[in-house]
Amino acid sequence: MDFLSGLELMIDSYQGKEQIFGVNLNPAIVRLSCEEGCVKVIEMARRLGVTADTVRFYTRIKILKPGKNKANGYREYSEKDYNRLRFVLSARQLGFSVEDIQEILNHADKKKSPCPTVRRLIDQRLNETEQRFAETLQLRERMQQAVVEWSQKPDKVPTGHMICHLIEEFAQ
Amino acid sequence: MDFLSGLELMIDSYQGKEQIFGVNLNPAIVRLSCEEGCVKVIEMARRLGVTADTVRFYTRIKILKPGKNKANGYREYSEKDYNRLRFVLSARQLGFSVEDIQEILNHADKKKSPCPTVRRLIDQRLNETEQRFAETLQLRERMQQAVVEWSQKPDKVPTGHMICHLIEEFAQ
DNA sequence: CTTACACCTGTGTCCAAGACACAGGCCAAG
DNA sequence: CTTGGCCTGTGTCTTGGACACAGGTGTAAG
Repeated sequence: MDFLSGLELMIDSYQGKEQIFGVNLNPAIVRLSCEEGCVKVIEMARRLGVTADTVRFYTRIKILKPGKNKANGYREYSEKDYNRLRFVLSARQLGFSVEDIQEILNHADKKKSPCPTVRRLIDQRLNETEQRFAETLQLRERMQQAVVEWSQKPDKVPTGHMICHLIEEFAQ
Repeated sequence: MDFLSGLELMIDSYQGKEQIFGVNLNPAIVRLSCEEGCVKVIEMARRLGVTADTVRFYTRIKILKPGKNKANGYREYSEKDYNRLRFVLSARQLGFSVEDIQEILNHADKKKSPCPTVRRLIDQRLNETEQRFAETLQLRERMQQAVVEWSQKPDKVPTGHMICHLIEEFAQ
């Protein structure tokens, strides 16, 4: 399981760290220091290659619901949080908005299939992406053309009715 | 001059309006009601095909500096404001940010050539646009591929370690 | 004259997805 | 004990306007 390999990785990095400082620590003891596979925000972030701020953000908007260490108030992320965050990141890669993801998770949390919602949402988002793509393509072409045209033109000082001739003569 | 043709247009529309209500108003009188070619926000917006909010926005951030009618506090946009706004809209079409445009206008207002700044800025913005273009292209391809793959797959109910198989099995 | 309505003002808030800041608490090493 | 790194919650910033709101103005109709 991915989370466990992440845990191993954490232990490895702890071991590596300890060896640097000349101490050998039993992995079982490391595991005990934070009972039953919990991790803190920075470790959670590292495991999935995002910043701690991203983990905090998803916690703030309640997509992640970590436990709380009564002693120090630190948040404890479980394997369930790990899976949720991994899911969130995959969904973001597919262009779903955070709100979409909340809707999808709401279905899943009620043990209902989120798939119809997912299919409906990706159609919408794909349309929007096609739109943005076309706009970005056009903008890019306009800009490229401007750079080319301007390379032939001199600089000019503004006049009463002309602020920058490059921009204003680039009529389209 | 474009502004004057806009003014004519305004007078025409006033005339049209008056005719609808069965009154004929002398254009000279209309012109006098708002001395020396000034216009109010909604008319300014209409002339350049944007919303009044857009004109108010550029006024708020001091790109436009209309005069003020002492009697009623209404803002009076001059031909200079019209030219500035037209310039701003052209520059926005070329991908310049509002901040870029402020920098460009600052140069022009000091009678210095804004062209070197314009050339420098468009290089930056074009790079960013190429970047965004590539990202949007990739996202679009991912999404299209997902839609195709998912059309062959059934809906499923979430399990303990799977929230939505469509998304989670779409590994990349 | 009043009423209705369209327009105007300045100011504040909202959008997305985090990034960054800040004040204050926790914890381990030297 | 101090230092430094990590943690907490909360607030603010980013873009380019869009929208809201409270209150003032202008004008045609009743």
